[in-house]
Amino acid sequence: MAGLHSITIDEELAILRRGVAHEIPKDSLREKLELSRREKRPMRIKFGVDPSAPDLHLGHTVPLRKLRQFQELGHTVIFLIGDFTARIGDPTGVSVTRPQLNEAQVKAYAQTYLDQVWRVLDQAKTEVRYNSEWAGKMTFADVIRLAGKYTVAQILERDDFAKRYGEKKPIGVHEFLYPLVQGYDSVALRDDIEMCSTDQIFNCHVGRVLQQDAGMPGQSILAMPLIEGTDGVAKMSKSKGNAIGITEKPEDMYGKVLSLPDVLIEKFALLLLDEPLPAGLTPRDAKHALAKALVTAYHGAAAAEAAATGFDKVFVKHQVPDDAPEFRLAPGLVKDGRAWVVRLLTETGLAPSKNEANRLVDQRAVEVDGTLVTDPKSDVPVHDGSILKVGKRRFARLRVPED
RNA sequence: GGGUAGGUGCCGGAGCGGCCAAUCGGAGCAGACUGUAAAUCUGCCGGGCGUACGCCCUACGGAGGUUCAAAUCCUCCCCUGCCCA
Repeated sequence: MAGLHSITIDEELAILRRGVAHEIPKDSLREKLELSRREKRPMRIKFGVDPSAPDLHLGHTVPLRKLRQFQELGHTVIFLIGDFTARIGDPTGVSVTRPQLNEAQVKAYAQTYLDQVWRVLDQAKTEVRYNSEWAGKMTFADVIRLAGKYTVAQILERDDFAKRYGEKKPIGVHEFLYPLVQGYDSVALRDDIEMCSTDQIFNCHVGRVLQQDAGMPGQSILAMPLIEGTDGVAKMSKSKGNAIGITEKPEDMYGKVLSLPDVLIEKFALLLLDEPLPAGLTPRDAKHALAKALVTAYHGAAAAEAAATGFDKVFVKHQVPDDAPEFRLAPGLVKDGRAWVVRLLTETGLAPSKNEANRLVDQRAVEVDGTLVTDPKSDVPVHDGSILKVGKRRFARLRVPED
């Protein structure tokens, strides 16, 4: 793509501002770009993460994709891993104090995080830093001095602190320090721009203020919107179970995208795709196009095509997918070509317990080779290659060993 | 240290001697419907027993105790919030 300065500032701005929720201060991005050209150096864009969410999902990719665009325009991304701050515990958006992590855990998380980040970012144009580099060296006197830069009232402006304070929920003093430590990262890194999600703006503000206090220009803040999860309501997060992970299997990713409410199609396309979806598509077609584009981005076009076909087969035509997982049955389970359904279900793992297996059969959810099983007590005919089906989308291809 | 409110199933949260494997909501699973794994409606939702509207085992912070019978009462212990010091 375009190298540094090969396009006009307005063109560059148009690309970089697409999908951005907040640019703080207003129009500061233009100033930064002008500065960059004047000084003939790439901008430094800081992005900090808490290394405690090992499975990246589409929500994480929103700011990452924006960073990628900066890289393609020739700028430098500083990917900051908050290994030090992770051991304090970031209170953002949670109503209870997060557990503090030990060093080994943090390190492992950080590595898992990075392994996935390179699916979006260009590793060659990324500077990976850890804030323990400087935060770990601060003396107690340094910390006190840093704490003196802010007042309790200023800190309490942050919504979640104000809320917890109002509700008389506990707030650790160390948590008050978190925004300051994170803000100090910006001083240490001397970045021009900080990228974040809208829920992190407060921390970025602190960074900007601290930079200015240290005689720097003060970073520009770009906040990306948060996206909703598959329930269409809550923000996407693994713990809410509504996330679409970027390492998920193509067919799962495809199906989950299709389960999104229609109203989110446009937003997802804006924040997760480079190009807008073609105009005039029906919601159904638009969502399929979105699903295909996203699966393509993480698994390639062939996998996306297969996922689309598989989805149609299983959910529209109610057929058996080509890749139904196989299960080798224990010898002796099948007698005279028959086996007890309940046993089959628990053996294959399609039901976690026999009670559950019984319930599934009672609920008319179990089929063997296309025949509904209605009695939990029955022995059903099975042969090598038989298909056991539970519900709409759980299958097992049975392998019956020769006697 | 003192006072006070609590610790219940995946989560939230009822129950406060038998009718409690435990109301209800959420999550999850299943059925119907649908372009969809969405929405909606309905059902299920600790485990085991191969033939059961039946039996058994675990379960309401932990350990004992009272009672024919305890998540529910008593004793001690552990943990948490809030208030006071």
